[in-house]
Amino acid sequence: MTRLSDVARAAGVHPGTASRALNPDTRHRVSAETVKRVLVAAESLGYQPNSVARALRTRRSRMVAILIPDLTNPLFPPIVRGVEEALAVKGYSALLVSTDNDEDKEARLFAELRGRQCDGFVVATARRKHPLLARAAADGVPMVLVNRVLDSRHTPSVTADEAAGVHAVVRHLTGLGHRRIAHLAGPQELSTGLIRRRTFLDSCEQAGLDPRNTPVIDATGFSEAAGTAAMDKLLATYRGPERPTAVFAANDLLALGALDALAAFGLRCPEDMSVAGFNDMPFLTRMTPPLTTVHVPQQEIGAEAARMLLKCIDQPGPPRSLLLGCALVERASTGPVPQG
Amino acid sequence: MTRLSDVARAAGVHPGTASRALNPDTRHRVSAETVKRVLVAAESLGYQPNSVARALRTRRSRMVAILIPDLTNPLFPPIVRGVEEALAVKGYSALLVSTDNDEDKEARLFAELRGRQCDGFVVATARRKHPLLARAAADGVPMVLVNRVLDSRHTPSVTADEAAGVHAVVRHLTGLGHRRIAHLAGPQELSTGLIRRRTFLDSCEQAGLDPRNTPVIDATGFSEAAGTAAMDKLLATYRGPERPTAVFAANDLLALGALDALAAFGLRCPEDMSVAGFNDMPFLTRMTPPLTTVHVPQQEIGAEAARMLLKCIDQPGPPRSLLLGCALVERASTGPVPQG
DNA sequence: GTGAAAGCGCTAACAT
DNA sequence: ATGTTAGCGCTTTCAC
Repeated sequence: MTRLSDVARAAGVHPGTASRALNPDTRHRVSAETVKRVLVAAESLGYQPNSVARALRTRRSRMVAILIPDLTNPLFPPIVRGVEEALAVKGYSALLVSTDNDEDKEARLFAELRGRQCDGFVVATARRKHPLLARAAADGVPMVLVNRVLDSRHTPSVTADEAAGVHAVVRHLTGLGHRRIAHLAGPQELSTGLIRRRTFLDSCEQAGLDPRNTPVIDATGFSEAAGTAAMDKLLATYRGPERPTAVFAANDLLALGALDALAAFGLRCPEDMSVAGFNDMPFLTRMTPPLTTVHVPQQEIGAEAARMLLKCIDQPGPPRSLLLGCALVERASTGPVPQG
Repeated sequence: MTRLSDVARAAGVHPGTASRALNPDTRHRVSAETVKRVLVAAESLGYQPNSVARALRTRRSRMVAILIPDLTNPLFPPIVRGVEEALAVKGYSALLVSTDNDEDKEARLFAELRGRQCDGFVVATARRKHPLLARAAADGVPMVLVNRVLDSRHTPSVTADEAAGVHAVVRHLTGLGHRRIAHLAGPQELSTGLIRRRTFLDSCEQAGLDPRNTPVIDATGFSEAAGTAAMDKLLATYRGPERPTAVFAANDLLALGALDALAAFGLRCPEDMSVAGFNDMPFLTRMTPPLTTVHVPQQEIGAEAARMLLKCIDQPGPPRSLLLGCALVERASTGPVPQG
């Protein structure tokens, strides 16, 4: 690899001068003519600065780590894409890491990434209680949470306006005449699971529904299998006229799993029961039935998180939380209350 | 951050000794007792080696870059996941980059990543002619291609055994009685597009089909929109008894788009026309109709590519190509030839 | 088995 | 405006 000293020699200047000429921020300290000579030399030698040496010297790696639970969950690719794009604009690179929600793995990887001198972290793996993250945040590690937040709201975050989304779902369902609406709740150790559940109950109450008619079933995870199990339980518990006519699942995967349980039970969606999800994961329009859900601008969340993080890195300030709007997407899995 | 010299001081040894004690490969050159003292000191100080300094000194960053066209294409997340996991096992980290098939962007990012001293590249963006990659490979940059390969087969690669997959599809369709089978071909500048097309034609010929009855329509990309357009063209071109009774789309996205065109044309799948895809992207079972396709072990491809790359980095050798088996997945989008 | 010292390639403070 | 110098934190060759 050609080094800075090679460029300097070719341009007939000292390496220090070449460095200044190459760096746009210090270029003004070098005569226009020298700058040109250095630039030409660098170009003709195909000089590519060694980021490792630069990082060692400046203590800035211009790398940001992205922590996600699992890239094969369709929720995350758009976020990563958004982060990566926003980073690239500023000359930063993205180190991607999947943690599988495994605490040990997460701790190991986090330490490793700190050792790699990552300038900051975009974190999609937060649990409400998260000693590792809380500690790192307290230590001043630049960090922005996406989607999920900590109970102690002292860490910058970018999330969807989930409350608004849940409200919209409940309004939609009550508008269709539903008075018995169940919620398949996500893991309560995640802020998303908690907020959606709480907002669901609040919204139902505001809509004048009897709390006894808005049961909540806890799913064991944000997965299709958990959705099926939760719906099975719902159908086993509430029979006959007690059976809810609509279900709000805490996310799309739960909703898809719930649809399976419904079908296995011999019930049709939406004729016998309406089902709504959350997130608007890809390809939902192609499913049977196309799922009513809340669109969350995942890519934008990722991009905003990256921008916020770079700002934190450059000039630490008080933590900010950004809430991005989300919108109900009405499809065919929700419909009017069954008659009779 | 605590440095090696801190650990050395705490253990009462010279930094050089601490370094040897910490490194498993050189540990045997240090007395067992000293090793223990250093390890204890490192542990109690929470020492995390500075990978940047190490990389500068050893000229090994232990980072690998992954180049993909677009993470939001459901094909790629499993690959990335596989790569990342296999890398993590060996203490390597993954830098992820999306190129959007934009040559300039790709060249810029590639140069940037080389500047970051990435030890190697897993490349999912190869076109058949690819000066940038050919050049880099010739320069000895460690690199493994996934899914797509170069025309000059001099670069290591891990791909699905596409020919076998295409054969299986054609056999499946002819077994169902189809004698008029069309192919919606992918971009011919990609090896996948070319191989699938060629193998399709070969297989049909081997099956004794009249070449006039196995038309090929070129799609402009591997996308749903391109699939719709290609199917529109097919339906406009071959009418009445000339209309194929089955279509093999070069990938699942094309097939999904084709289904839309079919529906818009008032034709049912599979009653009026069978449709098969390729790749077995996620959630295909939930679509209407569930798509018959060829399963490609994307995550395994990623993992094998990463392992192959690490081997190349450690001990360069002649390029190897690994072909992973893929399997037909029969679902409901293919059926017997319509009667009459 | 351990210490000393050099140097990876770069930037930034200081000197001219 | 440019040259000089030191040093980021580590590994590794060379002494002892």
